[in-house]
Amino acid sequence: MIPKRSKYAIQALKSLALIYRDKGSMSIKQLAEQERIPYKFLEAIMLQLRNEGLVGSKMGPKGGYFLIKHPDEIVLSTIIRLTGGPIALLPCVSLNFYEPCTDCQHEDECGLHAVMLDVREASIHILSKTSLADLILREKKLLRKKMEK
Amino acid sequence: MIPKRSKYAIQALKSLALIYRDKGSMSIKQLAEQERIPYKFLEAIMLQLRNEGLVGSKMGPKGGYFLIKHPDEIVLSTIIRLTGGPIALLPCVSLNFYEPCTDCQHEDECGLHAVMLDVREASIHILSKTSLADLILREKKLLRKKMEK
DNA sequence: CTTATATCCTATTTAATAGATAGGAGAACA
DNA sequence: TGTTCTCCTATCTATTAAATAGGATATAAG
Repeated sequence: MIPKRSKYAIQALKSLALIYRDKGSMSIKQLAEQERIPYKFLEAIMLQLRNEGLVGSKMGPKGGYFLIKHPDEIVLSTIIRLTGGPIALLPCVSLNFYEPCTDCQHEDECGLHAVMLDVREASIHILSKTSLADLILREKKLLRKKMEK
Repeated sequence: MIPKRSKYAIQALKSLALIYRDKGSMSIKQLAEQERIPYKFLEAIMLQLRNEGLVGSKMGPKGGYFLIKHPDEIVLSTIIRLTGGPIALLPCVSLNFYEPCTDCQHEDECGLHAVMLDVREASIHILSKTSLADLILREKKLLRKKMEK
């Protein structure tokens, strides 16, 4: 499971992506209310995303956060990684949270290791090809399908 | 990430699978030493796997645990599920640890939900087609490849 | 130039849970 | 009859996710 932190980050960034082409910005207050995210928690998350270079910010009234990169260029795997979410199912196959097993000696002889590598690759494949723009597009499609019924 | 509990379970069951055709059994002590798993922790795990019907046990001296089903029939997803390991990356797409999001109202309109469903399906696809027998076979292949070098 | 509205930043609290231990009861083999 | 094992319940501990607190700093607007 990825932490809520990662999920909140994705939600907030998706909101910013929606107003990207208008060069719009949103305050934490707006984002928090719209996405139902605890204000102070979101504040910490946005601050980090800013330090990581994903979003820009403007202080003072009428200030807020805005996307720096194009929504096409920000993929889910990046957001998850930056916000501390592990994608792999075991530490020994994690790119960002790697830890060797205390028990098994040779990773390259471990069948479980091999299988879990496959799982990680499959997951990352999906998450690194899905951008914020894709997410928005997908939601539009879902809504359209629902309306047809 | 799946808990160590799940990983330990897989390791122990793999050891039992290796002696399945000889109708062999192993004590917790043997298993714990061989796989470098804390004794008491493994004890709790094996007890659960027995209650779940994956392994059988015999008390007293010369007793121990043994596989009930054929190593072909026990797949990783089953072991992970029984030992409390979540496979999905979000609670709202988890089969066994499902929890609705507090924030988003309509799951069927959520793009992230849809993507995370894809990820889960990809992971489960691999984990539910990989049996203990596959794990062993894979290790043999890995070892063979390594020896060739 | 003052006020209101933002971000910025550090520190702390809380609650849950993974992981591991403890201790002894009950079964079976020699 | 003692030793070796499973069985079972209870508990401890350390880590960490999640959320909160409080104030410093910047800026737009009247």
